[in-house]
Amino acid sequence: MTAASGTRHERKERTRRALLDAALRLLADRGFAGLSLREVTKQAGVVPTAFYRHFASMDDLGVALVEESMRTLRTMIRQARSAPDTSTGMIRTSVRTLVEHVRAHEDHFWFLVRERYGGTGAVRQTIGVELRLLSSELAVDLARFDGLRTWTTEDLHMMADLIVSAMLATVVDLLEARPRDPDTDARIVRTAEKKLRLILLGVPNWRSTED
Amino acid sequence: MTAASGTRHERKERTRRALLDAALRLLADRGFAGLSLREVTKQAGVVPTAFYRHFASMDDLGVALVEESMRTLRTMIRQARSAPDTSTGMIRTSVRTLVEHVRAHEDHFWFLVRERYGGTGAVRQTIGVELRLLSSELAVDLARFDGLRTWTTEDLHMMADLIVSAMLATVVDLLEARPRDPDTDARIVRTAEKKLRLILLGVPNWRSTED
DNA sequence: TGTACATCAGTGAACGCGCGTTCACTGATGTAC
DNA sequence: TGTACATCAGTGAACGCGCGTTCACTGATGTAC
Repeated sequence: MTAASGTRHERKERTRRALLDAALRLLADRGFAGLSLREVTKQAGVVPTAFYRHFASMDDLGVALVEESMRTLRTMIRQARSAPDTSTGMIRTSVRTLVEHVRAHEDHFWFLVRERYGGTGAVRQTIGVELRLLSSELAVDLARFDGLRTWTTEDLHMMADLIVSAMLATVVDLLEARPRDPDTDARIVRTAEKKLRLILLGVPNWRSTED
Repeated sequence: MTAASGTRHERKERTRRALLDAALRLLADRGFAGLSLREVTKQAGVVPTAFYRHFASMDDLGVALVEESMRTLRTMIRQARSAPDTSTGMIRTSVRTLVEHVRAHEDHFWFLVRERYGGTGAVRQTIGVELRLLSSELAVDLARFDGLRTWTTEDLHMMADLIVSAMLATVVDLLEARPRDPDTDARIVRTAEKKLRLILLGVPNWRSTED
């Protein structure tokens, strides 16, 4: 180890961070399953065996990445929830918040999108649970809106799921956007807003069990 | 090779099939990236080197699986397109067709869902292109409906995307359904129908550029 | 403040293992006469 | 129909490689006195 500043504890933390960042960098073109411990340590600039000072296994590192990415996601949600109460205002600021956060943490969102279905074991399961939680919270939020106060919880959950699906598709659009320029982003934003608007426009005409 | 019936050509075809089926079986609990050539041949009951008589590489087998799964998907779409013209009738038969096909080919749908984002290279790209094509076809279909005849192509594409997202979420619900019983399926069907209904209910209130 | 000892993050050699791929082969099936 | 030769799907040994994990180690940092 060459000269480096800080206490032993601080240095250890910095290596841990380097391992997580190395993994995220490598995850840009691979799924988590395609990552090897040796590759991650090489990218982080430490010897393979040093890995075990920080994580018990690659799965353990995977869980740490899920938690970190989820923190990013939750920060975004919290900010989006403090949006204005009018439906157009809510749509605008929510979508804007989404784009902002995705662009600021593309690595985290790539990881979540990839491992939501592609992953195996603890990683995939944790993401699934967290997304369902997110959808439930959204359902509670929706219940406060005019025209939705009388809806059944089942219907509110259905609508929340639909919104989450649409926003997830928007996240993917943002991550896959080519070319990377403001025009492309603007087009994606406009489409995302339209999707939300179309969903909300259905609300006044809704009857729970017409068949 | 033990005794087996058929011409040399037929036997070769049967081994090829065995390799594809072996891969699909193994893909039930792993992503395609987690599959090894040796595992697939072992599962198929042939020696590793025999693989090369059928595929140039694992990627080549992956492309074959995409094509096969896409054939299943397209068969489903074609059947769903021949649905009645009333919106409730269309919703009912489309969702029913979806459930039927997903249940009949869970392996194909798992593969598509997993590799859509989780995959790398040719496999992921092919699926992306095909899904975009599917969405475009749906947009053309939508243009024939009352109340959508006057919509811009951009808006029709937006709506088609929204519907595809919602149906993809339904596919995932079906694949992850626990417990596996008719009640669970019925609940998923009901939710899927409601999502489509909510989207369609927004149509009469739609204005392309209100802001 | 100075010294003696404990801690522990990171090192480097070594291991056994499953991997993809090569190669020369075998023997049943197909084809030409 | 019978024979002689060609084809080729599947075999089995062998290779070099990157993998995860073990172990004894080093030497800077931390702690007790």
